[in-house]
Amino acid sequence: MALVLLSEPDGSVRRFLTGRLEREGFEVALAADATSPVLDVAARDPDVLIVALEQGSDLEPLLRVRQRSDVPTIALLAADLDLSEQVVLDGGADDCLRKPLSPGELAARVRAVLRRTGTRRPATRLEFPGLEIDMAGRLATVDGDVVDLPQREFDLLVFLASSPGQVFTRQQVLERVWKSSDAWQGATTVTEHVYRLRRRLGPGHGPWIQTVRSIGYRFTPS
Amino acid sequence: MALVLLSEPDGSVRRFLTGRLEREGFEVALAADATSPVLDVAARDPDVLIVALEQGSDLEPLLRVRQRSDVPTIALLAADLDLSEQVVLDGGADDCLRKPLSPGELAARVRAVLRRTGTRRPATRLEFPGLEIDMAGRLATVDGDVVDLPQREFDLLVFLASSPGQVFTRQQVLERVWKSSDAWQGATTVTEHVYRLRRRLGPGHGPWIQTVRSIGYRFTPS
DNA sequence: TGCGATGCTCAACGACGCGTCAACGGCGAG
DNA sequence: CTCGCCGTTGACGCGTCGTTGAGCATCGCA
Repeated sequence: MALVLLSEPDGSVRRFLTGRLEREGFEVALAADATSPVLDVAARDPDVLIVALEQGSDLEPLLRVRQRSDVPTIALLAADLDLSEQVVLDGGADDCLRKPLSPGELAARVRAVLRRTGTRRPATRLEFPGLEIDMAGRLATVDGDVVDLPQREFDLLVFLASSPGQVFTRQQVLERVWKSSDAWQGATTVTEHVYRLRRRLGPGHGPWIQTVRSIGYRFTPS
Repeated sequence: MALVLLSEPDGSVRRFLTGRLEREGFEVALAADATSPVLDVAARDPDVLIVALEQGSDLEPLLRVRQRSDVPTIALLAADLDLSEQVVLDGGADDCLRKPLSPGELAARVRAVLRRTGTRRPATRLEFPGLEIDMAGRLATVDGDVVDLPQREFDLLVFLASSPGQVFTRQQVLERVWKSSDAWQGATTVTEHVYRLRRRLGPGHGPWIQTVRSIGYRFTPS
């Protein structure tokens, strides 16, 4: 179940929201320091952060969290807070509610945020005309035929196919697929793997992986 | 530039929102049938859908959209709509606002949703009537036909198209595209590349690159 | 109208990058 | 223990791109 980190200084509101969220099936953790939840985010790694913005506070806690992680964040705006919803949202919040709160709506907004970020994280399947990639099963199917790829080639395909149309240099590929920050690996390694990957995918309906000369490679759906 | 599909039956509200959203930098498309935007979603493939729920309507349009695509959706709730925010959100909406609307907040919520879902459309994109330049994909499309350009020609095009109407001398082009501080390169090299670039772009709707005699070159949108 | 300068077009050459093949080492399976 | 697959690297050939120079067309000016 999803973990919600709640940063709310007012004790009664905190208990009120905690009870409701737990009854809706969330696991709730409380931020130790309500004014600066950034440390708690790092420590507990929640799925969503709810942070209350009090009268007089600024966007600083929000910005701090945004800088150091990309935990989806819902802001609770005090009734007399002089920041507008627009400002808070543009400050990095994924959603915000003005107090007084409807706890049911808050829970629904948590679910809505989780639906987006949660279904994105296990982007477990990529589909293109003539090519499907099952990241959970680590296998690809070309025109219905299953081809199982070695790890490196599969990772390479997933990386390229995750951003269709994007051109990546060999260095970028090395950093993100090989995870070798300093290119101890030769860049020609990438060339070779692309070669093998292309051969294994076969000359099916399109050279999905195109080379951009003196730059790198690009995946295109068709 | 993100594409927003707006489904709002009331004409005045529609104009009001369209104007504001366009002023905020969004491209706005209007749903042909305000009660059932599902067909428009399939046809136009927007980055975000804004759908108005009127008094008496149910969640049906929302559910239909959710079933057939995963376009992020923001619902606008009529003031007298008897559905709660909670119900609408749990019905699949990513966000919702109760009328009367704050157009600035709506725009901010669109940005917030796009921030989460829309890493797919790179901002590195130049668009002109009949000519689009995808800097991330390193390819240009002329009247819908993709032309992939060699390294130098693409860089040259991007450089010129980044400052439409500006005239650049060949020296300036050499310094900024070729990165050769002291022009070891001959200036005629630029001439040649402009020639090839023009030829590759074809005689499409306009000589985008014009020569300014005894000065240099200039890019104009049309 | 003629002359000079500037830019366009074409051809050719050199260099670089990529595809391809081959070989080697490591690791796990049989 | 041995065999085979996978990951990695080096070498080589070919295609493409970048660059330059020369000839021709065009423009501006007298």
